[in-house]
Amino acid sequence: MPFQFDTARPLYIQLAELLTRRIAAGDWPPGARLPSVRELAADMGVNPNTMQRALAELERAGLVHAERTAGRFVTEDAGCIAATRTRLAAAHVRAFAAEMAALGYTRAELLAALTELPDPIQPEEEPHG
Amino acid sequence: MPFQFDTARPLYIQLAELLTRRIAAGDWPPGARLPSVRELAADMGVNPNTMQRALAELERAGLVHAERTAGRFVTEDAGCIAATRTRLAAAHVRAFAAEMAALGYTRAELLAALTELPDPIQPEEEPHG
Amino acid sequence: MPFQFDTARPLYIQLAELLTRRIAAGDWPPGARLPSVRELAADMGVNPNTMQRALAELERAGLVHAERTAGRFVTEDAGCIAATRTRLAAAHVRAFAAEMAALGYTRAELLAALTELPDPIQPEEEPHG
Amino acid sequence: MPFQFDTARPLYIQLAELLTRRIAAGDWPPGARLPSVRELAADMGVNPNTMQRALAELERAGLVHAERTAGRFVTEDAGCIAATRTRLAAAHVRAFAAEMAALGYTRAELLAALTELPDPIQPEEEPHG
DNA sequence: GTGGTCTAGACCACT
DNA sequence: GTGGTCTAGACCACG
Repeated sequence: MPFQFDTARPLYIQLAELLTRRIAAGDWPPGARLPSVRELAADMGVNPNTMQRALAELERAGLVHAERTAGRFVTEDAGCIAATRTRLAAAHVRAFAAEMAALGYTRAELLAALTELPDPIQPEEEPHG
Repeated sequence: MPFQFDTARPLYIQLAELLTRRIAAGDWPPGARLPSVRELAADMGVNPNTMQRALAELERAGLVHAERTAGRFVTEDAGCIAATRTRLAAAHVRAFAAEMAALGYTRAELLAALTELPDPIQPEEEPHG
Repeated sequence: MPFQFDTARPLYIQLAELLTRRIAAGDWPPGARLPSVRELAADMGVNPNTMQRALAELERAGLVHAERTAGRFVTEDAGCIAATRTRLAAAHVRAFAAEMAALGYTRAELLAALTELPDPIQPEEEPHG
Repeated sequence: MPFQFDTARPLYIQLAELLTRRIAAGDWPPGARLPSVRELAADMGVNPNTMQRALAELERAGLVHAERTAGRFVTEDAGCIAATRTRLAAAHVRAFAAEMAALGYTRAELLAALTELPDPIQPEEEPHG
């Protein structure tokens, strides 16, 4: 197949990714209690079941663990979190480098562009054409 | 809304983006004749109507123009192509910088990671998160 | 119904089974005085009423008898205890044989597996499936 | 805690175990197509979603794989199936040996009891007292 | 209140 | 028709 379509990924996967990113970023430090399933679901405007499924993914990955009645907690294993952060960063780096290379940018230009960047960064929607 | 879901974008938009990227990358140089709609559609495994719509987007953006019977041609305006390339690159740079900043990477670490990267880049499956 | 779910059985039944097993195993020899209902209930972390009901089951089965003020005693009828032990063992044997047969094990393989087993047996978490 | 209650395990786990057992037993040979989710769900009298979840467990274990529109298939990896069968059998053997040891049976008696067993085995409900 | 399970019913993409 | 996802709403055990 010469071209792969962007099919929308499952919502629970996107939620799992978002939560993973936030834990990797330190939004919730190791050992911290996460908001309840219902709370997170309400915050994101999704069904609690969907959020539960997303959190089950994090649990499978060892990033969080559930205490029956007390809630869910970020793992105390800082190494696991650090590894996740590194993994995510590496993926971004590779993807970015690949995209820029496809546009014919050399590594030097790429570094220059990043150096010129203002430090407080706000997102911009991706133009398509 | 505190979180925006990835919704699958229309196919013709995805195709337009792909073609734009290829023109910006120089796959088809300024003034070059593009393959026919049918040919492109067949290559991508897509309905010719969809490909037609994608190409209409490129025309709207001024990147290609149709000559009645001779086919479609990439614009001769190298500045327009260069601007497109710069615009795409800038968007990638900003997005990348924002993602890395969210993970707590400083600009220095970011530059270091890119410097360490091997030059021929091969894709890697996106890890979860 | 082609498949019967494991439904959690009443607690007093589970306790009765446990006590029966212990008497059959000789933990309390024939004629021995059982700990008081309160004591047993405390040991198992169970409401004394529930334990009372469990013991009533043992009385019904003739394995223990209550002496008005002196407490409950294991039956002196060694034959009854032996029969219980035999009955439990037979049930285990049949169930085990059936499970192994369902997995396609011949009696010879089954005997081989048991022969290879180390004699002091420590429990192992039940693997999935 | 000196005594662990039988809490009914989740239905989807029980279903996963049953299906695993059937695959290990060769009811569905390697590469065979499983009945559809809806069919299996109807057969067992459960909700299709519950059955789906059970099958997802088998998928995680590598015992089956889903072909988008064609159905689910047992893995072709006979080694994986054999390993599962061995694992299940070992668990049964250990549990059986432990139960019999608790009743004071020696290995010799245990082997004798199994040797005496009739070959076509039908199950018998476990008596409790 | 917490996490967890189950059901019912809908919708989607793919062939 | 297939697998897969999502929602809505219920129920449970545990404190």
